[in-house]
Amino acid sequence: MTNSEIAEAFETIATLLQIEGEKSFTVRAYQRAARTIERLPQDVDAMIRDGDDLTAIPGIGKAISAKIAELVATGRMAYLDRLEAEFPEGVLDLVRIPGLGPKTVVRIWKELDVTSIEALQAAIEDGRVASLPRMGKKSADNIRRAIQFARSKSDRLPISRAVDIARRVAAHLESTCPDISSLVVCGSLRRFEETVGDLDLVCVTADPAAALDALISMDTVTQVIGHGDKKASVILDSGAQVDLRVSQPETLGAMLQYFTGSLHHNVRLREIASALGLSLNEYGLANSESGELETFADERALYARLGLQYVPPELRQGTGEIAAAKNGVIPRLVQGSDIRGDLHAHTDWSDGRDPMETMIAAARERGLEYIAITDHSAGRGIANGLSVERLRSHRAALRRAESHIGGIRVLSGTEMDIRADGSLDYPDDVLADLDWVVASVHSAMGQDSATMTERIISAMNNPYVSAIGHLSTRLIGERRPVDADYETLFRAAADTGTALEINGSLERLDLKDAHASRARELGVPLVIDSDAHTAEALGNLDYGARLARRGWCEARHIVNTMRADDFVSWLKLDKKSRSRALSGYERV
DNA sequence: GCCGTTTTCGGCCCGACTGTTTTCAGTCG
Repeated sequence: MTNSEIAEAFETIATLLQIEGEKSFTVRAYQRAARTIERLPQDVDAMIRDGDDLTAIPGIGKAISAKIAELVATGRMAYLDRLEAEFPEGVLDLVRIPGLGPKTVVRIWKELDVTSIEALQAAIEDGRVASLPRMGKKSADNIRRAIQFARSKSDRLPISRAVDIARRVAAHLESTCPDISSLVVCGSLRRFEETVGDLDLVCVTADPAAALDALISMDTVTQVIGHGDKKASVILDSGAQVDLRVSQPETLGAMLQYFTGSLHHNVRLREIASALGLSLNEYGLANSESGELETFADERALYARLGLQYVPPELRQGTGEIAAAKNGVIPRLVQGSDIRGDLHAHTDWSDGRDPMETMIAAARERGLEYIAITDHSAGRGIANGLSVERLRSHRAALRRAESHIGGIRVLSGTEMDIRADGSLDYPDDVLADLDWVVASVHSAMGQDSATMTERIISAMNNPYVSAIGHLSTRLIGERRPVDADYETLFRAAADTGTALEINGSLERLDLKDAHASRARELGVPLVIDSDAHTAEALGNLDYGARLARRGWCEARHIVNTMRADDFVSWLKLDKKSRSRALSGYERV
């Protein structure tokens, strides 16, 4: 049983308890547990088999731990079965309609006998919904629209699309409203979540009405959900919801904190505030007795006032970062500017757009000290992969380009297929001549877990394979990760000294955050790569760094924060000793 | 249901906006 399936069971419990009118704290406890399990790097299933104590996980106590054990052992959970039996099938669908909460669902169920979306639509059309007390025509219309929207809308936005949309909206607001002095994208995008529910923007402006008007009058707006003095919410033709909140300069710090979240992070923070006799809201800290407000123009000052170390947005996941901040043990996380070399980039020799000279020059312009050009191997026929002969010419061309361009070290590399049977696309004697070998899975992604795990480990066992590229091969929102025993893969990577890539392409972000974190714990050498197919995409290194930050990675965990000389000398080590040698180099 | 450098019991975050109301309940984030 997967973590997602277990998480879904608890999410369902939380929803049903909400409809039942259970205390909000109980509901939240189940929601929190669901979220925690969903994001756990290890399989709960396996942890139980290993006899691990699940109550050691924050947010999981005796009751929920026992329910997980029952679910994993029997495939069922008596509590959930009993709960589901109390409600007609279909109410779960109703409560998922935005704007329709548990209270309203219970009313339309009990008073109108509506227990499905179809019945709800009928009740809206014949006016029964509008005739309920405290409901009216507008409420009914809103529900009708929400149903239509829920049908047309795919789930959350993949981060690649969210980044693009946020950039457009920000550009529109800033060009339309000269009074905007600062505009920050907050919410899950600022935390760098891999998918984004909606876009939360905060701006400082002398003319709030103009900023909010600018948002709702964008030509891509299809619906205005809300429009007040302080905030506005719209839905764009892309299906994305955008919320804009205006702030005064002196409250910006509290606003940014508030709208960056996550929910659980903010709840924990307010608890800490309340223990200090303070009440935290988006304007600042209010004295609980006098009501006097203390404002913060700067986020860091707010955390400091609460006795906490600053928590970088990427860590605000409600998974232990507050305890770390309290103890002052949040490390200096890696950042994009720490990366001194890119170890995965393509040129027009295979499926890249730009010539190698362009890529190398662009890397130098970005301040990189070294770059490995890793065009595809022959197995990627579709990507114009290099035969052994072309690879030889490729190497020679790289040498020429390196000396011609100057100021940057160029490593001759490859991104080589790991074939379905675990064999590699180039023979060892060819690989031995290369500086850097990335091995990746590009085919037969549907293999079962045992086959895939063995396949990747056999690549790691090759002494010339420097790194595994985009380990899971997922494409966010498009392609599922391959089935594999990731824990075993991480241990094998550490044992063999094979680096694992954090691929910074927004479509991939692979390793994902929890995997980066676990690999780091196990001492796996990690590299952050752009996987650039164009010169601009070298900027993916910054995205890779932000993903690594979500996994609590510091510069010392990332191989390509080494200086060029150090990196080359590390590469000369016997592969098996590379993991241990990681800490012996200066960084940053 | 979870949790404890205030607690093993008694807490557990707070405000904007909407719609239907003349003072507020429901939903959302």
